[in-house]
Amino acid sequence: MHRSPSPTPAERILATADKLFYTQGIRAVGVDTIAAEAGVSKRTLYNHYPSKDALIAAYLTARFKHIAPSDAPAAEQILGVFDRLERVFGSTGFRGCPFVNAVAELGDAKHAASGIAVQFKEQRRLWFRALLERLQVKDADGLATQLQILTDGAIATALVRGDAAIARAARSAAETLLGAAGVRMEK
Amino acid sequence: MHRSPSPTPAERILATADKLFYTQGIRAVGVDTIAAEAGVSKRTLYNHYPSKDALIAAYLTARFKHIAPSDAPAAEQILGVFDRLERVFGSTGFRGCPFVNAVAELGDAKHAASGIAVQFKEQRRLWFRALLERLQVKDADGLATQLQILTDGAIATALVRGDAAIARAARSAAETLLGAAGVRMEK
DNA sequence: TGGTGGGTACACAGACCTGTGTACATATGA
DNA sequence: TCATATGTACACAGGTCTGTGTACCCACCA
Repeated sequence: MHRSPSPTPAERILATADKLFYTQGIRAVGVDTIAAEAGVSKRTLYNHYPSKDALIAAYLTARFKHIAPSDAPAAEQILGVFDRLERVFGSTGFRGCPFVNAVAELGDAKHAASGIAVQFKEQRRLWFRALLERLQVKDADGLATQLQILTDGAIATALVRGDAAIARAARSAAETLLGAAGVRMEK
Repeated sequence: MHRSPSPTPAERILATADKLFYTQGIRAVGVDTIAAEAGVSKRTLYNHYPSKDALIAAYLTARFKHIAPSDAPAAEQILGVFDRLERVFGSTGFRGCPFVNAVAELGDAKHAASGIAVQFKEQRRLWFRALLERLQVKDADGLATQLQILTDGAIATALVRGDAAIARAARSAAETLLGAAGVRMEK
């Protein structure tokens, strides 16, 4: 079973890295800070993660959550993304998309972070596409890309403006795109 | 008159900071590097910009270009944004939106960069809105926000995927939104 | 001729960075 | 009982960071 009461050192390190990397930026946080905050010696940190880059990669990989399949109506699932986004935007500590931020901050295209970010975005796009195919829209692939653009745009805009209502505007745009593609929404 | 052949030290510093901050990230570039690359002593840099934060603010302010008004048809101007984006995405050295990147990287909401970024995004949104009002769409304000979301989403997605064609998908989504708002595009 | 403003060169303080080396403690299992 | 694994504590190397202090240089102008 999972032992939630006493996380292992590796788990505490990763959880702390996640919190600090995400809220303060990857370059802004040193490994000393992570080790101290995780209640772990720096030596232990380096025993689990051989370099800061490896820890960064682990941080992004751990954020790479797989999406639980659902039996809810496809259109509802798609629009539900934006409702969830609105809650995330309103929560304290929202700092944009960790993958986009990592790519922007690290710059280097051959850093492992870039590959992980691409995979993550593609996974979301394919999730959209599968639902759209179930709805039998004509250009499921293209529309999936457009929905993906809407979500990333909402995230970036909400980050800069600090306004959770952006998610509703994005949701409304998604409804328009779905409607134009022939999807009928049950009210 | 403008003297383009011999830029002043302040201009060279700003141009170098722009290049390095944008392509490598703000935190990734030190003032020593900027001074050296600009062919200027560090003392001179600090005489013109009292701190790195001031130089960051100047960098973003200089990126804050005002949009030249145009007499072209409004719908054409709006969609033209995405055509220009496609060229930008394809150009070497494209690294996303400098304002979004700065906010993501700096984290601190009370940094001057945050305010500048908000102003910039709002300026673009108002530019969209003015054109939409000229087209007499019903909810110009809401649609302007949606177009803004589309552009930022295209930028973020193009950054991660490195694919300039994203701009076409965003343009197509913009066309759908405009069409649904009653705007007729001349073909 | 002499002063002044703007530039250079260069050392330096003090902090922080990643990553390693070393010695010691503790628990677990053979 | 003893070996091994895993952790801690702590110093340290070597580099980079922002920002300052100091001395000099030189063009321009009164």
